[in-house]
Amino acid sequence: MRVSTRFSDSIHILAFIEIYKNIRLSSEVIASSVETSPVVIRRLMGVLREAGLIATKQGSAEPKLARDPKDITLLDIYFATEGNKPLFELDKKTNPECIVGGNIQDVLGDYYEQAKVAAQRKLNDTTLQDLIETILVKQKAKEISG
Amino acid sequence: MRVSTRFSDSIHILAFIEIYKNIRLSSEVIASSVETSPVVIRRLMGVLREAGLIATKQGSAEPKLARDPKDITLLDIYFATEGNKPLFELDKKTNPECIVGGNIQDVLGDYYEQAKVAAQRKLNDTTLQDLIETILVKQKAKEISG
DNA sequence: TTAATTGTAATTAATACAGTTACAATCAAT
DNA sequence: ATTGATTGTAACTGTATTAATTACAATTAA
Repeated sequence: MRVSTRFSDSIHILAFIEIYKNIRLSSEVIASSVETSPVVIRRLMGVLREAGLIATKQGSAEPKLARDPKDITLLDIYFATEGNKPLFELDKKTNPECIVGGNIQDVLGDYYEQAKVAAQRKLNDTTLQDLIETILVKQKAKEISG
Repeated sequence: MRVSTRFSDSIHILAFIEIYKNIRLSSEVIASSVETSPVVIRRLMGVLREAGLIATKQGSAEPKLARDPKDITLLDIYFATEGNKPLFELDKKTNPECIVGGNIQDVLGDYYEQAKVAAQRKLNDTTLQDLIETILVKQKAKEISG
């Protein structure tokens, strides 16, 4: 299928809301930075609101972060948008009568879980604040060299 | 889309070939353990052959591991079947005129890479031999309790 | 020589996703 | 209070990825 950019786009939205907190933040404005449609932005923001990451008000273009950016990690955003789904897919339909088919799902599931948690720990190491500061540094670097 | 089970099925195939190396290993037999069609098995085996993990001979139902199972890790199989693709997808189309849109791809790409490598290191910790031995232990445990 | 098998291409059906359209509910400014 | 802008949400569409299927030439082994 088409690959999901929900996670990346949601991070984008949250960083945008924080960096541009002093201007008017309609879904239209945010959409122009993400380069998608305002409906897609509103849909993602609904998910972020349900996850307790932002606060919005219907009819008013004033979304706000619901928590300090130091207290939001990339893992929080990942769970909000993708849930705790497997990172590597098991084949759930294998022959239970066979030694391999009857045991591989349990065994592989354990290994996959360990790899998933390792990745999630890394995501949990980075806060929205870290990301924003890094973006601002990269921008300054661009401005002096360009 | 439908989720890919190539990685899991390929691991299954390799474990099956090793455990049942003394019987006739047609794609039909392997398919009955994976519960899929022989064509799917042959297609996956073609990929594993190209990656240097198995040796096959056209017309002959005798696939063999090309390396010692101690020298094949889950990561080797992952790279063979999925390649070194991103584990988390960037949105590659963001507004370069915006501070966020113009920098987030680079910054997020770095964080994603770190998380991906963390997961890959875990996959690289497990060999096909480990997997096979764990499957055989689980099977024995089943047999004594059932 | 022949039956079985591999290797591979082409096609199909299912599924997940962003994007789009449409519109009711709500807000903010007057 | 009225009005124009905005959010929230549902329904639908187009696209891309995948396993499964069909078909068949090439190869093997008895």
